[in-house]
Amino acid sequence: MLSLKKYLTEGLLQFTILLSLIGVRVDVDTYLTSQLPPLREIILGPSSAYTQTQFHNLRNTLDGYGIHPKSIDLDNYFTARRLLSQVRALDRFQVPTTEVNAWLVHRDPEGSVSGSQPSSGLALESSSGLQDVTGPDNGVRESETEQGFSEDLEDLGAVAPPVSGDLTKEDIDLIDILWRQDIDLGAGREIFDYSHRQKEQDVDKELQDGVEQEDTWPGEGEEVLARNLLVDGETGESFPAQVPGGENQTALSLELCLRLLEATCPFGENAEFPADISSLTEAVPSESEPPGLQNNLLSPLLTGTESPFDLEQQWQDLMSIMEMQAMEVNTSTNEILYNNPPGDPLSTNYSLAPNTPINQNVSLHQASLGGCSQDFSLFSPEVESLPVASSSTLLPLVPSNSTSLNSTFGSTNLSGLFFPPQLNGTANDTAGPELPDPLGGLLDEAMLDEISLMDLAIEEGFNSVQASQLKEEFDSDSGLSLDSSHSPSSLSSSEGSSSSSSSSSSSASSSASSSFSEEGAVGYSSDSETLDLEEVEGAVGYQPEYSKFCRMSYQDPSQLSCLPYLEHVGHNHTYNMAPSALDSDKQMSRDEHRARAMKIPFTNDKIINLPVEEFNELLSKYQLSEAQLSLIRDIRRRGKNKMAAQNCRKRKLDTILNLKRDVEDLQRDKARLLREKVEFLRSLRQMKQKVQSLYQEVFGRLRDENGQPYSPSQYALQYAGDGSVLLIPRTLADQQARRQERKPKDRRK
DNA sequence: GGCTCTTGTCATCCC
DNA sequence: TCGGGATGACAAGAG
Repeated sequence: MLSLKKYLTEGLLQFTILLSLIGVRVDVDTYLTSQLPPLREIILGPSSAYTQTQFHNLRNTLDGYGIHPKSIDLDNYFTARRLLSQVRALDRFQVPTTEVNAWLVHRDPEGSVSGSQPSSGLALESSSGLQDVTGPDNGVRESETEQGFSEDLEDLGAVAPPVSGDLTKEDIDLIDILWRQDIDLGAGREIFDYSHRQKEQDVDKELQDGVEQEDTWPGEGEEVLARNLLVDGETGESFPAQVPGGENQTALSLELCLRLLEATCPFGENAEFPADISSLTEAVPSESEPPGLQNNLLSPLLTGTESPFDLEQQWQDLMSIMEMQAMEVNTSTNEILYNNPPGDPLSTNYSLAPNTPINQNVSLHQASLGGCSQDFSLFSPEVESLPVASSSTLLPLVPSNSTSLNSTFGSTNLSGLFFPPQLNGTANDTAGPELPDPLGGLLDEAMLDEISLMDLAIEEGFNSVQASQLKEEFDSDSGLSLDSSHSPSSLSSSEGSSSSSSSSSSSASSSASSSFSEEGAVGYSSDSETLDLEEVEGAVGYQPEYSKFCRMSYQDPSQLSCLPYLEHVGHNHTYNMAPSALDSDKQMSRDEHRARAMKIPFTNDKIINLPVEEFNELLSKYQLSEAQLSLIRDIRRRGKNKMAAQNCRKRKLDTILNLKRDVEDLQRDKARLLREKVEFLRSLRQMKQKVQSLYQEVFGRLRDENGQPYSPSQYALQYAGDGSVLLIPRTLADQQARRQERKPKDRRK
């Protein structure tokens, strides 16, 4: 098996060399996506997949690559790596991951470079590793034994568990081959050799030792090796660049290709070598180049393949959300106002280049350039969990209504991040000086007007919340300052009676009141059952307890006679007397006492409520003295005046409530009109912007007979009534403009 | 005892 | 002119 693979490897190696020489790209990683882990992972060997995932350190472990090919948790690892790549995409521009890559794999043939730790799990101390790579004098220390190395691993918690016994023989063979190849490149077997390696690999190890003596670079000092670490941009593997002579460089490239082909058995027809790999030979720096430069050269190979796309994808998601919400006008105005060529949407909208329109906003500039670790991280969680979280988070940025614009945009810089200055209402009004306005003072009036409206709205306390509260209060009829529930009449009844009270009460001799007067009550209104009850109460002066009972049981004045005590009251015509206290003179009114004292032969109820004709007829039936007649007339007058006073008070109460309701209605109308005005002003401003941009575009395209553009100071475009546009001298345009201004003034006069 | 609210009453106006 | 409704003002009672 080993010999077969070796044979295939050599053949494939030669074939790969030929392909690379003729410039054919061989993207070996594409063949590994479905079944095998990425090539880098295969080559890099064991990783933190065996260990507890430490995402804060995965950043330093070759983009998270480095999982052992025999990891039984590859799915989890890939998931974690995908999420990690999304997170890392947020600050991709600041993290030179290739430095870490160079530090992880390479190892001195004698294993003397302690920093060159074999697994990605060793990158847990990557912070120092980063410095070691860039610093030529660092990272080299006394060699350690494997035992000590393993102890370090254990201390770091990054030691992979013993290789489980469920590994197949093919897996082991593959790993051994890879080990050998790493040894060929200068990475000793001890890089991957955990003390728990299976015993059955001892033979292979001996073989490998033999190869190691032949193929490893001669030890020329750890320092030199450290200076010449070269990172494979595709695999992330590092290997010494210090190869004497160009032949060694070629050999180095061949070794790399060998490892690539080892993992790339299926060779496609359209296979092509990645440019970064094929150019590795050229990318091998000379000894005079500092290591940092190497990293700079190679880092784009790693960062440019995946993470920028991810970041662009994040921006696409963000912008798509914004477009769905409110950005229809945004795109047009962006292109017009900033003369942005309609090109690649990525470069137009999502790029972080400072010249793009979105970066003309100060907030975005700060977020994208000045503070990847600060401002940008503010919404990184949203980006990570797109699109749901981002949409929910960004929703407040959308002006749901005009009143919320001010607070929303004024409180966060994110508004400036996603809204162009033209639409970013108040926030950009205050941030004007930093951004030159291409339209000049075109919108000053509208903007000032809007600001004044906003201030007015704030001063008068109109906002959506208050309006809704007012609406709730009004709709529920519970927002009355007066406790109508304790009033003898409910609000509804009082409202309903407000219009009819005058007619009913004014026509005291009407049929309604007269018919009911027989029962001893004259109503404030006869068309409401509650008021009917009220009439009874008012007429007979019931006590509150009695009124409550009547309110529950009594619904029709005609039923009053059905109640024995009410019947008694009706016939008794007592005034302000409760049925339960009929025996007591304490509950009788003064007029009742007077009537009794004067021996009036009929009840006060009849005295009060009988129509004047019947009342006169009644009086004529009895021979009454002048004192009695005077008392009867006073009782009738006071009784009627009493009910009139009650009606009057009810009407007064109704009037107050109606006025209160009217005020609320007017306040709502005013708030609504205010919002509409703000909307109209915003629409007008956008229209002006469009017109202005079109004007400039048309004017800028005009050329005179000499092909020269017209001077804006000398010429102007005039819109004719028929829709045509004329080029006229500026002086003439100014004159016409003045005439237009005079016309409204004359009309006002 | 003072305050508030309710209710009754008076005076007045008006229809 | 009278009856009666409307209403402001006042007073008494209750809480």
